[in-house]
Amino acid sequence: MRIGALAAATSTPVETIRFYEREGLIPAAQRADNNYRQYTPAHAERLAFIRHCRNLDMTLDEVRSLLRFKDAPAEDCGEVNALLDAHIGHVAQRIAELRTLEQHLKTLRAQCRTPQPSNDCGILQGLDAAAPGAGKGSRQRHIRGTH
Amino acid sequence: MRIGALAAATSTPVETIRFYEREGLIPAAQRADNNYRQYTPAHAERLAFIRHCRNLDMTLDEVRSLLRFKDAPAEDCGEVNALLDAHIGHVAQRIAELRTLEQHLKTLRAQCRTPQPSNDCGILQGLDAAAPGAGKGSRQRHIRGTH
DNA sequence: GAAGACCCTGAAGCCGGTGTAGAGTCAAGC
DNA sequence: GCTTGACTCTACACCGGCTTCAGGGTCTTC
Repeated sequence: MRIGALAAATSTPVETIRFYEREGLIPAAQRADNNYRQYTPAHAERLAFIRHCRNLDMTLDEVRSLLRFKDAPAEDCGEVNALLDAHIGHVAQRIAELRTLEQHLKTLRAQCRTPQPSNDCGILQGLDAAAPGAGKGSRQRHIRGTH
Repeated sequence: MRIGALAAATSTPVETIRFYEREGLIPAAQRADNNYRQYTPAHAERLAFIRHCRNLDMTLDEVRSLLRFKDAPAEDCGEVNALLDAHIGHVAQRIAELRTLEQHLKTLRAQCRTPQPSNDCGILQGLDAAAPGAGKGSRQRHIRGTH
């Protein structure tokens, strides 16, 4: 199976497949005489696994860890459980942060009911003053994804 | 006031201030004889405004829009209200996505109660199969921040 | 044999910064 | 006057996780 077929089978852009190969997440495919990559069902399975992990918002490093356990079927999976617990924790924390953020935004929004000259806009004035309680959490970088 | 003092006054890394200047978010500072940037309280105010926006997880493009209204005090602020409403919508949507994600992760986590050989681990098996209902939403890119 | 779909490599671009290298400048202590 | 250390300058590479682009080669179909 060629790269386009694998892409269609796993709903993954072709470029992303090549990217995963470069990153070592999937083994380099064998090449046909014309230098086209040739994939097996094993590749499709592995790629599907990776995509499922990504759908669950895991980082590629987390995926790499899980793949190591898939590749060592005899090893104890305690670390897998721990990784998932940690990931669930990240997601929960991010939800909490976003809820706080939502509250701040709604408070700010209430400062301006109807359109008026910008100079008098309560929202712009509110942004001049410090946001109430914002930055309380010990985050160093700005909130982004779950990581 | 020099860049270090401005950085301390606004809890902003020095490199970030220079980055904002390159990006046109703050006007280029005047230079002293030694080529050091010289800032005024007006700069500090503007930078504080930007930082408050970033604390509320706005993109730099959103901040740029808001700054345009600050710079045109006579203009009607209706767009400011709309921008904030849209942003609140993004945040709410992201929260909803993350809650769904959290449920999927917890379901997956329940597949493996106690450590065992990886081969039998219900989590790794669950990741082989399609995640239940994941990818339902019409997101093209992977979930990241609120944008 | 020509058109269009597919494949290849390598490099740059996206966001919002962060970090580094290598150099200049300044204030304080000896 | 000289050294030390803190501060500043520019220009550039790097982060994740792709995405896009340029400039080709190959395959299938008419």
